[in-house]
Amino acid sequence: MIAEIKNLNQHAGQTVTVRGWLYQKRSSGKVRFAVMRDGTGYLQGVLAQGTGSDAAFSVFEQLTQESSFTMTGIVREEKRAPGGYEMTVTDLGVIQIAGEYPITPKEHGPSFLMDNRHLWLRSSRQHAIMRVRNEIVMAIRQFFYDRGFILIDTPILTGAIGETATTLFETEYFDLGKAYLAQTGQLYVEAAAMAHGKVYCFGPTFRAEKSKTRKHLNEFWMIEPEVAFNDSEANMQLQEDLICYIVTRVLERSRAEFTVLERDTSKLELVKPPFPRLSYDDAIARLRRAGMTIEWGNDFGAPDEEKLMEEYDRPLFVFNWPTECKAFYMKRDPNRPDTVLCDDLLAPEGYGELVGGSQREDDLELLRERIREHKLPLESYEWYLDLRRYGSVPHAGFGLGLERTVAWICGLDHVRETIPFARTLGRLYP
RNA sequence: UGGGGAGUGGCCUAGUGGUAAGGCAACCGGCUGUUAACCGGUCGAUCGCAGGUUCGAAUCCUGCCUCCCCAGCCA
Repeated sequence: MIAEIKNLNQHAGQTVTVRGWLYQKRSSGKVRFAVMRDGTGYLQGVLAQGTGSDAAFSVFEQLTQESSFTMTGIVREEKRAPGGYEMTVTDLGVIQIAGEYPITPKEHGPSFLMDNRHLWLRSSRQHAIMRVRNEIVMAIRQFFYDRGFILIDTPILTGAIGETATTLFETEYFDLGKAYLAQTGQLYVEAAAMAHGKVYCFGPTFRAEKSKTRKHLNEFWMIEPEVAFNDSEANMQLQEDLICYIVTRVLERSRAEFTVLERDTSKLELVKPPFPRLSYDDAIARLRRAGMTIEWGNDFGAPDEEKLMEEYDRPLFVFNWPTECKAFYMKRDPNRPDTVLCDDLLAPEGYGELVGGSQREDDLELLRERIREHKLPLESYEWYLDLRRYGSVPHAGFGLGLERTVAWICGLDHVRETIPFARTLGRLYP
């Protein structure tokens, strides 16, 4: 019978076959140990004189690190084994003998590991990160599904649209001139919200910025909900609910991975509602009192962000930012026209901005004015303006960066490990 | 793009003017309970590239390349 390692507790005392890759082998005189990984777990097979066939001994000698093989034997409970079970091996079968494997159990530098990313994914730590990422993605989809949101897939190839024109990847699009890889699905999801009420998109986004920091990728995945009739207040509530749902769910389901990652989960246990909220005005006052030199009207620098978060052990909302440093589609606060109804959600432990959200400008004339102020081509936005011509309603939404969320939850020091194949400045391989 | 740091066998590190050292991996041998096993042995480097200083350069100087960290941009 074929079995997966994670299910071996159901096969104690039985003879089964597992299939996988050689993680490590050792021998002590006549007793041989082969540790297999099959993607679901690790299993040590014990090969001893009298229990294993001669053929099995000969296969054992051939096996190299990461060789693929099958292992047949009796599953045995074993207190000394990390997974609680061990196998008394009767037979081994070669699938392929691996050449000398570049990644050894010792330390390696980041560029070597990224060059070997296709193999690095097999390492226990990377394996754990991808499992947490999967769990986070599933939590997000479940959260929105349960709340009646409709998934809307927005285009990746777009015309001249988005926030600014300088950060887009370009390509030729038949006879229609330039196309750009989407840096957000937001404008499209606004259209869909007028059809379905509550929608979200979840896809890759592309930014051609030459940023080289632990928080930036040139290709990353973003979750962008958009809700008709929501104001900025309801928008923040939705963000808080989503983050709490994700954290609760990974704490329930990713314990084993957090152990591998040595993540201090007590930090995550603190992530409970309500999240603290600070207006931009108050945040500036607080930063200046703390000795920072920031002026009203400026965006926060990384040091400002860190300073501000020193006092918080859970995510912090900073809301209602100056109009001048935010995007054209954000709605102005009627009581404070120099600010817009928006928020940034900052993660604790120095992970920076997880979410950027806002209530959208729903007035046709004001929106048109702002497009002009930002020197954007009006004709490209006609369809977007139509949303304000035909039954415009207040609405709000936000963008959650998946990789930053994974980095924070896993406690990683760089987002490049949160995505299977990171696209960063100077990295297109593998 | 700016500031800082680093390039030494397949990998990780030591060596800062006198002719390259250790660990891991690989290979050979030993051990009937190993688990980053251990013990003995073997293999393997024109020290990022190009020039210069010097009797002599991995080491000092100049230029270039690459990578890492920090900043800006943002999610």
